[in-house]
Amino acid sequence: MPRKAQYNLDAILSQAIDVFLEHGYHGAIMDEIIARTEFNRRGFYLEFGSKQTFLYMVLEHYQNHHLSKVIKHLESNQGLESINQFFNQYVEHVKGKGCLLINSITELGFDDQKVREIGRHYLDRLQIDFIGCLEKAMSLGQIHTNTNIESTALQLTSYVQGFAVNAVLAGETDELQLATQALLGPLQSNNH
Amino acid sequence: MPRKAQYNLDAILSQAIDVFLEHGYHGAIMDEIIARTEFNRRGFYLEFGSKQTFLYMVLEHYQNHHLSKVIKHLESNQGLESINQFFNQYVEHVKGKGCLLINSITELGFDDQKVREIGRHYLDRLQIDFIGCLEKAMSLGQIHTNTNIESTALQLTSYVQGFAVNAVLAGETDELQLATQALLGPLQSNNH
DNA sequence: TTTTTTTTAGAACATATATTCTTTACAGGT
DNA sequence: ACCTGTAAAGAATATATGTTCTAAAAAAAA
Repeated sequence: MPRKAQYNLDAILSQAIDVFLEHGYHGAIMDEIIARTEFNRRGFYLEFGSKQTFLYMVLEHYQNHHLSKVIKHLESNQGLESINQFFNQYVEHVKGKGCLLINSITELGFDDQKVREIGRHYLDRLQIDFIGCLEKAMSLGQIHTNTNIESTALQLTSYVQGFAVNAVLAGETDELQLATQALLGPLQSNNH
Repeated sequence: MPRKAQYNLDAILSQAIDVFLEHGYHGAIMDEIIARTEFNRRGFYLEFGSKQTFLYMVLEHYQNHHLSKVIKHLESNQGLESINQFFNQYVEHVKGKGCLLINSITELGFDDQKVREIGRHYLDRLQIDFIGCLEKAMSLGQIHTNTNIESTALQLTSYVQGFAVNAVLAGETDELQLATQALLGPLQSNNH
């Protein structure tokens, strides 16, 4: 009977994330992808067909296994506390690396419709999750009743992207952590 | 006497911006850069030496001749009105294209120190200009005296990056314009 | 007009890179 | 222990791409 594949698909997809984060899509060459994943060329093309479809799989995996862990805070629906936890973990997640989704949007969004779709979906999800948290926060009296929830959610979504870009530049995490507090502090109703 | 060069350097740098915006740095191939600029290969390498140093020149040009026109609103120091004008023009500037600086940071920031420097410089400038506007706005009584200027400037800087990313995805400009109003409205003191 | 010098246009080159192919090694059933 | 079929490693291939080179054209001065 045939030998069984030794590689673990999830592990490979996770390893590839770092390669794409470091060099971008076009900058990440197959030689490095192969070398830094527990993979071999033949298996790669049997499994994925091309570098492009591989990227799509990596992006899906990135959302489902990495970003989800961070976003789940927003979906636990504990109001303002959830938002705080999300940002703390997000800063940790992107520090020194950035966000693969944001990077893919800015590098490939113009040419690659699929990347555009994935990106739109991700930003929509963020926006909706923030709205959920803010509604909960309002019902808990954590934020002013006259807060415009939709536009606040939009602000928060923008922060997330701002962090993703800044994280590439800022080696230090402190700066981003301070920024988080500066951004979220004013939301709380006792600050008004 | 020798013939004079026919190409206009500024025009070429401006034309190249679009190519890099559409395909990113590695995705923009020399053939297209040559074809879409009033240029020829020999002149290109005589003038710039390499694609990489060409990018640096394009980034400088992008800042000095394109972004500056938008940022100058912030440097005219009219308080809140300047911020409004800036965002309106910025949205117009990035719509459907994104921002070359942000794109370069996310694609090349990890590998290219010079791009990192240029990016940091740009974000610092934004932050400082916002602080200037906010201080003026406070002295004019346009915003609450207990507004934390530094953290508000940080928020605005984040918005800018959020817009740059969104602009790649959003074909419509309306969405971004509405977002601007949603973001800036709450700043005004009469909304508190 | 002729000469001179440089630009243009694009062919040529060398390297890089995605993809395919070949060979060797190995797991598992008989 | 011996096949057998698949995986692993990496050589080979074809194409893409950044850079250089060549020959023709064109502008300016004599």
